[in-house]
Amino acid sequence: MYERKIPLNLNCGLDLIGEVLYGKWKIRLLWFINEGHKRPSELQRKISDASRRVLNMQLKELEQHELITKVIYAVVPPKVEYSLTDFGKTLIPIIAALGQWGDDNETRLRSLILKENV
Amino acid sequence: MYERKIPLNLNCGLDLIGEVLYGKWKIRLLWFINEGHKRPSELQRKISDASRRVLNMQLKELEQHELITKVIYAVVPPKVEYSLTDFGKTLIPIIAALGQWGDDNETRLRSLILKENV
DNA sequence: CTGTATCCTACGAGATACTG
DNA sequence: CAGTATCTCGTAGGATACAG
Repeated sequence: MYERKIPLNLNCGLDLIGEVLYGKWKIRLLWFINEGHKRPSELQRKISDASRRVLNMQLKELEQHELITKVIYAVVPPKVEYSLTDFGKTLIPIIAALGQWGDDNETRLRSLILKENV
Repeated sequence: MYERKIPLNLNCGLDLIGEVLYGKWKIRLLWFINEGHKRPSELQRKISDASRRVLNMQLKELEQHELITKVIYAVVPPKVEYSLTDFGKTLIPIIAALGQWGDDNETRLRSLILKENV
């Protein structure tokens, strides 16, 4: 993907998961795929701030990390679908917990974050 | 902190928590502080790859987000201690889950990650 | 509907050196 | 021991345009 010039150190589980989830949209991609939005165009619509290029890049990384699989249908027009692997599914509860925490503290977080961006 | 030129959008809980945890060392900082390593020099030793400057920046953000508090003791030599707020403590179970997942899949992750950095 | 190639910029983060 | 200032750079990710 990229040639790292900064060495990566993988001491603990936190480092490892950090490596796999690193990327602005990865968590959301996993989440939406889990919800059943499997096609690139759907994902793009859901995450409209990201460009197709970046989405594809991060999807490819998720694939390499064996969290999702990609199926290409030989039809016209082209059709592609992503799915979570069993391995990827084990991440869903954790992502759910993250989202839950954010939802639970929405008001507080919103004001804290906005306060800092004056 | 910085003047954002890229707009931030906070649609869901996932966005919100992402904003708060964004920063290369934040999760680890929270983790180590929770473990009882409260002083800057200790944290620096634990996270020896990060420079003091970056550590301080991220600690300050965590403070602004009310996840930690900072106590400065008026002694010589200077002494500073960070602690989790009650709010910050609510994140610990989630961070623990993240680390656990990483530990559980250590071998697999390690090979996946290394494979990609050839 | 897909994907990739090119170009470009914001910004997170490192290094160093200095003050209290 | 603690903190901040300055300078610098790598790179993730945005924009656009084209190709299967």
